[in-house]
Amino acid sequence: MAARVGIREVAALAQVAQGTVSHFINHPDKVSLEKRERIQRAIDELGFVRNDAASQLRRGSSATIAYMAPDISNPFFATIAEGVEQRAAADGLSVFLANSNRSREREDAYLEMFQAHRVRGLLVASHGPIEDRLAHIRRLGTPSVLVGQRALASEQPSVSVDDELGGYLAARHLIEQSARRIAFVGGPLGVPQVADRIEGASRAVRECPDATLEVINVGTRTLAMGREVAAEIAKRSPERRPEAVFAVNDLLALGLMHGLVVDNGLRVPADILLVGYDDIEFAEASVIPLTSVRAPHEEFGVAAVDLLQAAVAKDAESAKQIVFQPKLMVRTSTVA
Amino acid sequence: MAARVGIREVAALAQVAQGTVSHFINHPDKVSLEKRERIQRAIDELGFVRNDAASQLRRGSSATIAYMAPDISNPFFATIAEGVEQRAAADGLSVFLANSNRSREREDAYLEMFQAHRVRGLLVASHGPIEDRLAHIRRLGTPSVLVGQRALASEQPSVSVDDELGGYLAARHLIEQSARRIAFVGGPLGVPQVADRIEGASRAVRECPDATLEVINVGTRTLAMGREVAAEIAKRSPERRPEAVFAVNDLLALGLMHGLVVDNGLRVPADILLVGYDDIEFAEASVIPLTSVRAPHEEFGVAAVDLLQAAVAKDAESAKQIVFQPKLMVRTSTVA
DNA sequence: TGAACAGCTTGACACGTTTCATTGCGGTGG
DNA sequence: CCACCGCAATGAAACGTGTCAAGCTGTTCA
Repeated sequence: MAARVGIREVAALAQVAQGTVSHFINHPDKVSLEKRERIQRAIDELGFVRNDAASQLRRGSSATIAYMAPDISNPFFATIAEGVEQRAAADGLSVFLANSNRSREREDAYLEMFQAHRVRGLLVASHGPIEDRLAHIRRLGTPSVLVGQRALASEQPSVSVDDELGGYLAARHLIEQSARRIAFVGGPLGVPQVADRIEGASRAVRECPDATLEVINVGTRTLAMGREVAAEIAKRSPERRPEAVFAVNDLLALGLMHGLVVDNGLRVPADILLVGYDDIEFAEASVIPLTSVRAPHEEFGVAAVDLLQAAVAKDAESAKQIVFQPKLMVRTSTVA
Repeated sequence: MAARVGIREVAALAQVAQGTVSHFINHPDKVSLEKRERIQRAIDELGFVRNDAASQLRRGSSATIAYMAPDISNPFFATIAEGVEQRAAADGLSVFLANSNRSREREDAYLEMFQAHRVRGLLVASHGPIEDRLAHIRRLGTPSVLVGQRALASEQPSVSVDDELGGYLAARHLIEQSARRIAFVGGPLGVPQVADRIEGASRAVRECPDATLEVINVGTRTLAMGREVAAEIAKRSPERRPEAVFAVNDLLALGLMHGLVVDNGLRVPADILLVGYDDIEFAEASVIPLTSVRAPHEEFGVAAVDLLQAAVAKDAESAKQIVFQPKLMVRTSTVA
């Protein structure tokens, strides 16, 4: 309401210099008790709230970092966001959360905006290649941590999971459960995470002479898409139908499960084994608990923030790439 | 990297006045083609990114709104966030997403921060009473829209669902399915949304003389809590066990389902009927599809942004309170 | 031919804060 | 009694941009 109230209005009302008010806000211990009280009273009375823009302009940097995810409604990314936020809060940082909605355009817009905001640094989860853009931004002065895929450039910090190993574990497990016709559902193949998981699954399949891996390429990785693919699979004759399905993430896997069991009357795991990836909370909570490759989401966020802090501090010195080891959580969906 | 580059460095390199560069950025049509090219080249060469702080300081307001949710990893809020973001993007606004993690402390910190940022307005989803704080902030010049609960004050815009009706629909449906001992699982009772749903359920129960409503009060509304409550319910002797459970949200409901069916070998709906609330995507996608009270999440975000825009424009004139009508989505979990 | 005019361009100032050199003041030690 | 010191407080400069009144150039109209 009322004409915008700034530090000088407060100073006038409290009968002190504006410099003193600024001190009160930023270094309260440097101000005498008497003036502290006067200033506090003036602030309350005027409803003063410091103008971040001016503050930031003057001091040159902001106590904010950004976390951009491709799809915040995927619990996998939401969980990471929570970890990021908690760690950042502990370090006195605020988090600018952004949802690129898998759109490259939106990604670019947000990246631009974060730079303009002069954030301390960026945490970026993305499908698709983004490293060169991050490199460019880093050269301009904003460090970043790539989340979810391992950086190729050694100067680029990243936090990721060994997706090749994850794919291997999943496929080997299916083979051990005596599945031979295995299908991988996921895509697009250009996404590094997807390619790595297929790579790992292929390795497991190669180890078993009579096992085969069919790749069913899909554009999106959602519940709805899982149902679609399930319908297609269910239509096949039993001998052409895969004995086991490895989905590139849990959303797809849960969609597949629903499609197979509810829409098409097949049984999991009796008719088809099913493995997911990410181990989101809903995987375990499913009525048919879903076997899934677990990445430690919670630690992801923490590690990413720490890495970013290091990058900010050491100024592009030893950029580290943390690679977590995935773990297979075996549950009902693959235990016949 | 390099010394921070501002509008004047660009101007120097392009051999124009800084005012012209500013024009180029904000009103490109006012600048001659020749200089436009020179300036663009200089910007590219220097890697100039405009300083948002300075810009915002000068123009006085920012093209940013904020959306704060209590729990971003609940798909209900994540979906709303997506709607908000898309609508905001269409209006040329950026969204500051924040996750208060159900902590009042964090809520306050974020609200303070948003004010300091001079955001256009706030979209606030919260459990617990927050209206007086919003009123205070509104008086200081930042409008807001309450999301998910209906505002009491007529000056406070809000977007919500008729929770009393939702509760009524859920309970009446259970009664129609010939359940008599009904349990409501949710809490805390101080949360308006929770209280309203109980209120509605009570009304339905009162309409049927031999129906009873037991309230099982829980502090959190998560999958894990649902499993806990399920264990407790399963332990009871069959005649003391509720015939139907109405959970205050889908997370709880899905946790209950898992707990009852997987952990304790009961059957849904054969042994116990189960209704949830919010109709998140996972409700329908469950292997036993969950009956749920549907609130139109997608429209929520859109409506909230529109309302906020109106509040910004008309300056506290006719604040509207939109109340959506809930719809019961009947699925397997209540059809014996 | 001169004046009015339109379209670009210019440079200075203002935005609200932080910072820094400086001043004022009371106390302490020589 | 003087010199010195530390602590508070002060006021002005600076951060990088947007805006605005004024200047400049070339064009149109009377």
